[in-house]
Amino acid sequence: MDDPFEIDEFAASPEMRLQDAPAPDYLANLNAEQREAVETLDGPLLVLAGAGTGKTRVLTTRLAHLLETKGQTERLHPQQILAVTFTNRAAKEMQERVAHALGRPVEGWWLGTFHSLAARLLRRHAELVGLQSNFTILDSDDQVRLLKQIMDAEQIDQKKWPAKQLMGIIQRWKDKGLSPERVNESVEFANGGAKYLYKIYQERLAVLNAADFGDLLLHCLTLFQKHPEILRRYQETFRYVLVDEYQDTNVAQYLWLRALAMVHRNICCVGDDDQAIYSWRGAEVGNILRFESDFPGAKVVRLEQNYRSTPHILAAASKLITFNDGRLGKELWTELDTGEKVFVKGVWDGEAEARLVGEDIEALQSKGVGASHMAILVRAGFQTREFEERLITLGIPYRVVGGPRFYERQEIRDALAYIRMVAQPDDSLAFERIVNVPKRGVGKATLQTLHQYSRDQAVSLPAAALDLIGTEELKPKMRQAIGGLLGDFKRWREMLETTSHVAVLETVLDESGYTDMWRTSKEIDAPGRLENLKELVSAIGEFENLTSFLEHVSLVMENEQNADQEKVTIMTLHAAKGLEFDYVFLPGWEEGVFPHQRAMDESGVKGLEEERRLAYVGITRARKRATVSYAANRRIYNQWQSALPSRFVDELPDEHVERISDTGLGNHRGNVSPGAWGADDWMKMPSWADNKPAESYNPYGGTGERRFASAGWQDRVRKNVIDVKPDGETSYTTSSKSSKYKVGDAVRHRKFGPGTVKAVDGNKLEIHFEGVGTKKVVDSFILPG
DNA sequence: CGCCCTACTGTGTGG
DNA sequence: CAGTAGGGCG
Repeated sequence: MDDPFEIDEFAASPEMRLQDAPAPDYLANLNAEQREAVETLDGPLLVLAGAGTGKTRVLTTRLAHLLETKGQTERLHPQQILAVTFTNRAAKEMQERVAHALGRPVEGWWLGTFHSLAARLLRRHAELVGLQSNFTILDSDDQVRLLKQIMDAEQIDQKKWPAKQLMGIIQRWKDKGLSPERVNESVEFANGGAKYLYKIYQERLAVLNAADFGDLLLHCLTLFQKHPEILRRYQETFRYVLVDEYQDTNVAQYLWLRALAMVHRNICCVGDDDQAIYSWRGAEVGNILRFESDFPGAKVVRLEQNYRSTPHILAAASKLITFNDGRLGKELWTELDTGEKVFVKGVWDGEAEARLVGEDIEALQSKGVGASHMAILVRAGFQTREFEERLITLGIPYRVVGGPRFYERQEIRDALAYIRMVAQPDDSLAFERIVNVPKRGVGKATLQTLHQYSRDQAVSLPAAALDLIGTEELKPKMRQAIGGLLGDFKRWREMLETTSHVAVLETVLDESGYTDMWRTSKEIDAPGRLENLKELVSAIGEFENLTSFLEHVSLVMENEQNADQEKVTIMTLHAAKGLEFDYVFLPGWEEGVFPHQRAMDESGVKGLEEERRLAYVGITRARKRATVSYAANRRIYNQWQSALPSRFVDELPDEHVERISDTGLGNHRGNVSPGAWGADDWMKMPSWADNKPAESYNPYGGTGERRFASAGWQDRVRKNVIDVKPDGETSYTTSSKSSKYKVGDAVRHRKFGPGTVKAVDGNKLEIHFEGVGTKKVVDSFILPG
């Protein structure tokens, strides 16, 4: 493999110029020193900014200036920059803006989300943490399915302890940078069950050559810890580190960043403590508060001039957020004209609310406002439905961000499972998904036998299948069906060596009978599914290899609808972070919904304050008008429930708000359902207060020399994911245990009864059973006589 | 083994 | 009201 640290001789084009520096007025209220710091400072820099003050523009400005100034004077190469954003969309936007500012495209730098950057890094060194470079990245569905299988085997009652919820606990441990061993050391409370499952789960992932989202960072941390020389080289490589939305980094991300930034210490973080809305997935506002002690001598720049919202909107949001304690505190100001007050509207029920929003949108459209300038921001995903229905009725085009995705459709997931099996032979979850699709007569009983063997031998499901088809544990029909399928996969893998992956995918879908399955299907949407499959085939062509395509799907892929069309955006408040719209609708401001009951049940005042920050984020998305609304009645599970207006409604200052109520109702206390989770001790989340993995983990070393070899990096940066090595012979991770039985031993089999061992071949035995005859069976299904 | 019918449960935010 | 897990039957 090529040396990942190699960087080509840098050839800067002398005519490179900042064409149109991104919005310089975003830095206008800084003094010359601060401004210079933002643009070119060497050394730690923290930009504290409020909502709508142009945080991200600042990062973009800095990037553009670094590339131009340092690029020429100090031969700073794009590949020596690590820039972390919160979403892939933000990364894309930054890429485009910098390209625009410099008047040329910039490529090769490490720009993306934590997950995508960590995955890129990890692929290069996967062997060192017990994975192969073509490891699968599991989505949350697969994570839960895997845990369910483990719990089935361990005979844990999943009614009492749902796998989904346990998965949440494990993920939060990962967010805190805690591997199974570290959980054992540092989590003191009685949660032995979850700890035990975490350990088994992690062992199983290694067998399957798979990583979940949390692993991408966690394995990096392990790598840095065990291989300081590798960490050192990355520390030397990354001369500048830039981080957006720093208030929402979790412990694992913090450790990752700190480790990488520690040599050059040119780390620039941008954040706003009032917009910390991800503590539920392990984010620590403490990271931003600790910045100055982590990086002594750090320069701090404050941005307080708001360039986005009208004074009324800004004042309403600012007042609301003052109800939180323990803020860093800031005074936002604006030079914009007064504008409209924030509207607060009370309505009778959810339907009336949707109607109201629909009418407002129509009124705006008739005044010539484009639909793309309007957004409906909801607290929870399911709330989008009533608005979608209303907008469909009115014929208003809309798009739901984070809604059902192309890659979540059944036919696409099936096809992806086939690709996964080709790319990574040990992918048990993919194997399980497609082993009987189209129907091959493989049912529960067969699958159970495979599962048992794969657990006992600690091999993947397909490897187990490969072993068992050589024995008589399975019925002849099954042996043929599964054997045929495994043979097909072997052939398809070999085909990759000589054929393009696009052609291979087409072959796979054809020869497996998958396309035929839909072609002959009588379902109404079968033709549409075939269309989708065609789309998938064309999408894969844009990627270097199967692994990079699969990584793109699991980490980057967004629903790319024709963005050029004018559409109203519907999305959750969380997804709206960092965005802005002229007109923003904020429905569902009712106690129990927003603030959400469970946030308060689980985290008390802290939970409430996070909900309030979410409300703050919501209001400050608006440039020209924010419309808050609440309904007095709502139908939940076909049951009518009445609700009180959110306390946040009361906390908005009268002088900046125009209150309109349809009904004057909504003041009788409703029985807002609390949603009873986790009363059981076993399930309780640990208290993290005393748990400080950050302090005890010290992954960074000293400084070192810089050394850069020269080679064609341009070719390499695009394919940062390693090619799949099609290798039918050695591709399965198999266990080569030998049997504890020897010829002549008296043994017993579940199905065949008592018998005598006649021959031994590894863990495969030939046994003569009385009245049954001689059978080939596997060691692990045999009991001593 | 696979299909169909019934009973139950769910919906908090994301990569 | 959905969607699905699990049981029973062909």
